[in-house]
Amino acid sequence: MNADAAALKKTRLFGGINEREFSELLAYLAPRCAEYDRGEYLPKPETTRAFGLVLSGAVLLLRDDRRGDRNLILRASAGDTFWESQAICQRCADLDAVAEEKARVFWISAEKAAGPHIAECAGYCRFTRNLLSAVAEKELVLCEKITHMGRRTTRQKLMSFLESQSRSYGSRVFDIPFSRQQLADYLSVDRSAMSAELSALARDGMIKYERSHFELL
Amino acid sequence: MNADAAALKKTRLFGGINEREFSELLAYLAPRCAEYDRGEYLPKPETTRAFGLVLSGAVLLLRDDRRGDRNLILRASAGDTFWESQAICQRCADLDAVAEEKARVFWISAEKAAGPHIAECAGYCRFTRNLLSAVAEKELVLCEKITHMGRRTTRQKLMSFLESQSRSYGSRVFDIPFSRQQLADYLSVDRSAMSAELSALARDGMIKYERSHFELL
DNA sequence: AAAGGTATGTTGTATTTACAACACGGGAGG
DNA sequence: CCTCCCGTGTTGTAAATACAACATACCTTT
Repeated sequence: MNADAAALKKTRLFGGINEREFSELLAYLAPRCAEYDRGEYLPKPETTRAFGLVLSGAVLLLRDDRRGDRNLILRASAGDTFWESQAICQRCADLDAVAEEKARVFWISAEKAAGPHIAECAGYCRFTRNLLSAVAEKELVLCEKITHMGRRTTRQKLMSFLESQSRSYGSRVFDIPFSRQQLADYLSVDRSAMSAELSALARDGMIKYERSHFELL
Repeated sequence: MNADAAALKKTRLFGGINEREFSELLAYLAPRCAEYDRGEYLPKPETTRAFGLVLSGAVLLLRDDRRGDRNLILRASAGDTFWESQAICQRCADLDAVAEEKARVFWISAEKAAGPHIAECAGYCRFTRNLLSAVAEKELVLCEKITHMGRRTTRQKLMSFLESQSRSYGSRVFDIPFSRQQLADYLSVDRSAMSAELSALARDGMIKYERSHFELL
């Protein structure tokens, strides 16, 4: 638990909170910890409205449809929360969470974290702001995905994504955090068609790439 | 201002807050009010990080690309907030806001609403939770849009949207809140192609519709 | 009632995509 | 070293879409 607590303290959710407040918050929230193997679907909290906080590893939020097409919504890496909006609104968004690699997850009750009684804890004020900031940040991430998905052609979707990556890295050379299949799922296009379009973009002198390493020309 | 205050009190953001707390909050937040005509683009707050709260009318959040294609993200109706995530994160999502009809908007400083000093107001605790809940709710709305957009064909996108509308109305008969062009922009497809697909759905006995009135068969 | 504007439906064609099947190469493990 | 597996690139074809142009219905205004 000591290693967990240390990891917990470094997350954005618990940022700017001192030792005493941290202990008090932790005692109140009493999160339970669980570990999941690569590829494992995380159990959806039924009765208790809980959200996840990734301590280590990574969790993919996605939605599979009946035909086998997968829509990759976002990746929650160490320090990120997930399922928090469903938990806070008590309304199901029906997103699946899958461990991308071996992942350690803290489950935090939304009733506690976003309920009125949290106010009885020291440091709750900063904690609540952190939570708000995390949810807001996630909304921006979703908006970005929507921007890419909203483009009409695969080429436009790819360029929108690549330019966005380039911007966030502050360089025209960068690595993307997705495999080809993941990127295709993220942009909601066919993988092989996307691969072909990547080739076409390189042939047209728009980009250079090898594996996950890209350069905008 | 009296009418505005009354409208303000009815919004979700100020729900569950009593008269005295309301006055104190309002005095602290000191929102400024503005009115916009149908079709008017709302000015983006540059220096002051502010978000909008719609008092009356409706505001469309969208993104136009160079080619003239419009991506309709969501509609903020009376009582809804918008641009709050950008304001909270102090990071621009570059979404445009357009008055769908004559709209009255309160501009609230995010530094005040989500900053530490809000804690000096009575009722801030409930207010903060309301704000958190509003942002979380919006994330779910975006997830829903992503679900529809993520489907591969126009037919699937339409059915995903219509089934979602049917669920939220609790009936297989319902009205949709979009014009054809708006719906096409929302689903990121071509309007005329979408119209054709609606006809095909009706021909195939999947749906009946007239104007905005739909029935799932 | 007439007229003009807007929203919606229709159709044909060029473009783009999905889909399927396969080729290729690198890495892991025996 | 060999083999298997997985990720990636390629290609051809059928299907779906965007696009443009036009037809029709509806609403508003005069």
